Amino acid sequence: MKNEQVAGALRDIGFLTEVEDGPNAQFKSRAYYRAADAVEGLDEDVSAVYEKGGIDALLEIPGVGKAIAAKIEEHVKTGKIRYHEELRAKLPIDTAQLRIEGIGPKTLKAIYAKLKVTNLAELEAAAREGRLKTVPGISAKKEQDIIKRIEFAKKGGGRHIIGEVWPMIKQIESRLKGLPGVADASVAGSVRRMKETIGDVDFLAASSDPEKVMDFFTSMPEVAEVKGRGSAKAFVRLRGGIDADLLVVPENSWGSALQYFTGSKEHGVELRRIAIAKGLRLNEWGVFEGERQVAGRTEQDVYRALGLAWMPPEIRENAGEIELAAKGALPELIKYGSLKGDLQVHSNNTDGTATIEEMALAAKEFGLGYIALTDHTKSLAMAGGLDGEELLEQANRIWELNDRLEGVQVLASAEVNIMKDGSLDIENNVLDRLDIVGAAIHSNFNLPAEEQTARLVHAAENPAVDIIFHPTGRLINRREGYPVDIAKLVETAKDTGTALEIDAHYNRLDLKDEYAWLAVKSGVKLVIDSDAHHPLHYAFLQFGIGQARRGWATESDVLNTLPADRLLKAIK
DNA sequence: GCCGTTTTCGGCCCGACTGTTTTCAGTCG
Repeated sequence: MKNEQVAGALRDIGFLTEVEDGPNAQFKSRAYYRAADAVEGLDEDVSAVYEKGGIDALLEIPGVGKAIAAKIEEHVKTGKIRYHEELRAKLPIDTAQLRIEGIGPKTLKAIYAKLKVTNLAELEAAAREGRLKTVPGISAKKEQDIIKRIEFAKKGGGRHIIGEVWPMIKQIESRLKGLPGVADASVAGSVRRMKETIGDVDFLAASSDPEKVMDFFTSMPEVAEVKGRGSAKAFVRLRGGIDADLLVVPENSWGSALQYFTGSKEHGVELRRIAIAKGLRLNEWGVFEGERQVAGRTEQDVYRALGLAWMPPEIRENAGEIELAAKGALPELIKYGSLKGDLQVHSNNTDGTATIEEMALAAKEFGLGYIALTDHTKSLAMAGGLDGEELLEQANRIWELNDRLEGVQVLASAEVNIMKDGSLDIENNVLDRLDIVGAAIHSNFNLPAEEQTARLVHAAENPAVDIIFHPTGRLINRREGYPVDIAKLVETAKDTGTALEIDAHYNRLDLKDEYAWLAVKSGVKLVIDSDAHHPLHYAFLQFGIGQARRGWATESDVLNTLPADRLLKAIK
């Protein structure tokens, strides 16, 4: 897809025009940012859009007018935009690298004008040598602050994986809820939207005594540093290096504040536009007609005042949800807790930590009616993978176990290895005797996309394979995942009736949200599995459901919302 | 630079917090 490159160039232009003089510079800049977002969010490749419909088709993209359409055309044809090059000649800074918190375009321009700083290394050197404070508007204190921020950014101050910070966040949330004088409290932001990674954590509380709540918040044991505090907001850095904000509002602003603090930014911007069109004003304190608050107590009230149905946080990305909410045509997303079984579970026969029976009983305890026992197969020697004979022996033991188990059933299954050529490391005559079969790639990650895709397609075409597990192989923040033409895989899954997995382990979340969306849109069935290697791992399922919701999946899109008997009929 | 339930011109999301050039610009979410 060329979309990311085009969007990147447009966003860079947005950044570089933000510092231009003239009364309209900021609006021009904003127009480029908007167009960049729109191009990035396209379902289709922007170059394909152009090839098919020319400039007119580009003009159909919201936020793209004549001038930007011409620049997109230029990028599609030549790979660059002259206007972009001109701006870069004037201010040749590495904008991607110099996105340091607290330093915006204006400051960067001033720094460049005085010190000719163009990248992060030069910025750090200038700060450490004390030259930065010679730039107008930068004090010695700010210079020290910038050094700290660069250090933070360098030691992976990036985004945190949701599952890793979840327990601490939920604990803080629950403490805030229980605080005397607090009517309600909630985590908001990207955590509430169930994004796979979290930049910072936003907490919200409703109270008539904000000072007391902020005192509590800033003195929690998890707080490493208090970064700021006003009359309604406090900013802290938690131990482990994650930033957290707290906003305290009165009860009659709870809904509007929750909406505002949940985001996404783009969703909020669109809502405020709608408010203006209706002669209203929307902010964190409520919906206002003149000075009069007309909504704000609940999120439902806020959306209703704008003529919209309430939207689940997971889909608040301004990606079409607002238009559907205006028509009352939102899909009913799959609910948390609606899974009846888990189709990827490991035992200590390979790399799990508990017996099959222990995993089954833990599943029952968790509220599941069945699990598929999917131990690894022989070519994954590292995990002590099973061969065909061992798999069948295990299957027999599972079926015997089922006679003793009450209220939970174990399906004999396997996580079969997909070999380099797309074949499997277990014969079909063995796999055909199992209840259900998942297949996955665990080797040869660096094949070219075409070969990798062909490999997955071949596996999906195998009649014995019911599910492709963790289809892209990524590990969030650690490994990209192998290159795969996901559209092609989705198409094959559709044609062959193969299900695609959302592996709910928070390190994987694979399929990720946008790929899940593509699968749902194409009518491909999903399954959501914990990939449990321990009885406590069933708790991961909520993160998988979160991704599925972000992909607009309904209950009928996800096979393991069915009871076992119906599931086994529904697979291929 | 974009765009139209007020509009083809004149608007463009909104408020909190920080630091400081002490009245507001810059930045953030």
